[in-house]
Amino acid sequence: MAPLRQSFAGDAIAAARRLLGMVLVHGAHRARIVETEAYLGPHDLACHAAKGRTARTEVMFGPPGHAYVYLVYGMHHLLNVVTGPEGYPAAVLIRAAEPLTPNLPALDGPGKLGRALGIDRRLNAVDLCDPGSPLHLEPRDGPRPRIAAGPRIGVDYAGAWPHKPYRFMVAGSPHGSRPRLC
DNA sequence: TAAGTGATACGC
DNA sequence: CGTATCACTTAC
Repeated sequence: MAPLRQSFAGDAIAAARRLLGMVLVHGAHRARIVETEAYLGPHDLACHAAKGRTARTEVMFGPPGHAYVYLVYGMHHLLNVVTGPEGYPAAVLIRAAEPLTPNLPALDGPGKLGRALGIDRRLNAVDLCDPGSPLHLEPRDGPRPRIAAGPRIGVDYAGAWPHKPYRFMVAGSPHGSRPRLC
């Protein structure tokens, strides 16, 4: 398996950490990922896959390294990277990124990132490991960033799960999302 | 602190 | 069918 896809073939926590520092490319837009959240699988009550295999969650059951894009609150498109072995539904939410191209506003929240980069559900299921995809990832070029962890955001409905430290950030980055709980 | 927005999942 | 809920953001 190609090295980039291999980064996502393990569990969502490992993938969430490896995604930090990678560059997200959509057309002319480029942004460096600085904050991610892991959604571990069917047993994770905060993970959409806990609801079972549905039309929406179908892509999470597919191969790793593909996009899972969905609409929340009727207006925000959120981008996730499918992780885990094929058939095991898990994903990593991209929460914030550092703008690398001119004319990009702050990408300090998953909804703002989706809107600024022009991401919507038409990109659901695209292969993020294929440089030919309109939306794809580039491997991290620099050194491995120092990583900070904290609780996930916006999933208080999921019992004890929200308190687990499955949210990962590039330590000290000024480009993270607003609820800065660390 | 609350509204906005529409897909989704689930109950009937 | 109806309707409750939502991995968020922005304006009061």
